[in-house]
Amino acid sequence: MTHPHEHRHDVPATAAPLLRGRGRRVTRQRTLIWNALVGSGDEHLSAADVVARVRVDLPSVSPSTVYRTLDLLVEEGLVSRTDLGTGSAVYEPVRRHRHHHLVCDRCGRVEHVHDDALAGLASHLRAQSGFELGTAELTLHGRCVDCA
Amino acid sequence: MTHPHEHRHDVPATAAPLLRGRGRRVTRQRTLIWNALVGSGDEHLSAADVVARVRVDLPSVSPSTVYRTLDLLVEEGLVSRTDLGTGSAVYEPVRRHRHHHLVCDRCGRVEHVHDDALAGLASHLRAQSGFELGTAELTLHGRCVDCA
DNA sequence: ATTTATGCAAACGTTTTGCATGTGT
DNA sequence: ACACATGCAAAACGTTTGCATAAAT
Repeated sequence: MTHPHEHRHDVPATAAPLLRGRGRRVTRQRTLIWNALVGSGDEHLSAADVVARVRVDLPSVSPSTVYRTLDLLVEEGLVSRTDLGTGSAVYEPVRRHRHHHLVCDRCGRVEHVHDDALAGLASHLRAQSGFELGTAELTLHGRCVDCA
Repeated sequence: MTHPHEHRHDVPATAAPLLRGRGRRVTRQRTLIWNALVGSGDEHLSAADVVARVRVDLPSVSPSTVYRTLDLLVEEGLVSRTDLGTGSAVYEPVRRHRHHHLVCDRCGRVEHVHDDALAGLASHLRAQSGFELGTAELTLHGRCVDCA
């Protein structure tokens, strides 16, 4: 599923324009945190991962800054926070194409699946109980091809 | 969805026979913890909730005992642990009919949906990427009828 | 008698917070 | 200059663990 050569045209190039002009300030920390997320390819970074990556360029960065910035980016809709059941939340830049996560409970591999896969389920729920499935990313557990 | 008068025939009456005979011991604590879960109707109890309920009868019970017992019951397949995104895991006795959770992000209401609702999704995933959807309970976020 | 379970207290990992200082605008 | 962001340290949170004691088999 992961294809390192593909263009990341799916992701905003920079968060600056989106942060600026809402009373938000563009700091070195925030830029580095955003870059860490965007530069992660398809990996899912925990807050600790982000701290580690940012510290390469800015060793003094504090975890609380990272947590606060991640919260901020999530609130602004630029980043998604997902609980993959690993004990710590993981973050990734929001993509144009909404997707969900398939976690292999045996090897830990995480695949993406397009949101369209849920269309049937969503209408089933709507029809059955009136429940309107939200936009939050889903985590589905099971076995990947290799482990099944 | 919740119907207080319905028989809870869906749930094992007692855990004792299932625990005994595996080197497991039936203690007052374990019985009370099991009763708390079964007596909760359709509510989802956190570990702290269970502690509170057990303490009515046995004030000296310790959280670690509750955590250990819940782990045990989960391992034995008698109880399910679910992360509803509330910060703490919730537990409920395993029912004959597997189900999943619909969490309303506005009012917090939790509905159940039968596992059959996922059949379509499961085969879609199997066909598309070979991913075999597991048996773990799912948590779907969205809006309930009243809040949609 | 033996082995497992309990309670307590302390430790854990992740995340949040208060507050004085620093920095973008 | 001002408001907002940062770093630090401490605390909060749910959960787990070590160990001596207690209880079930």
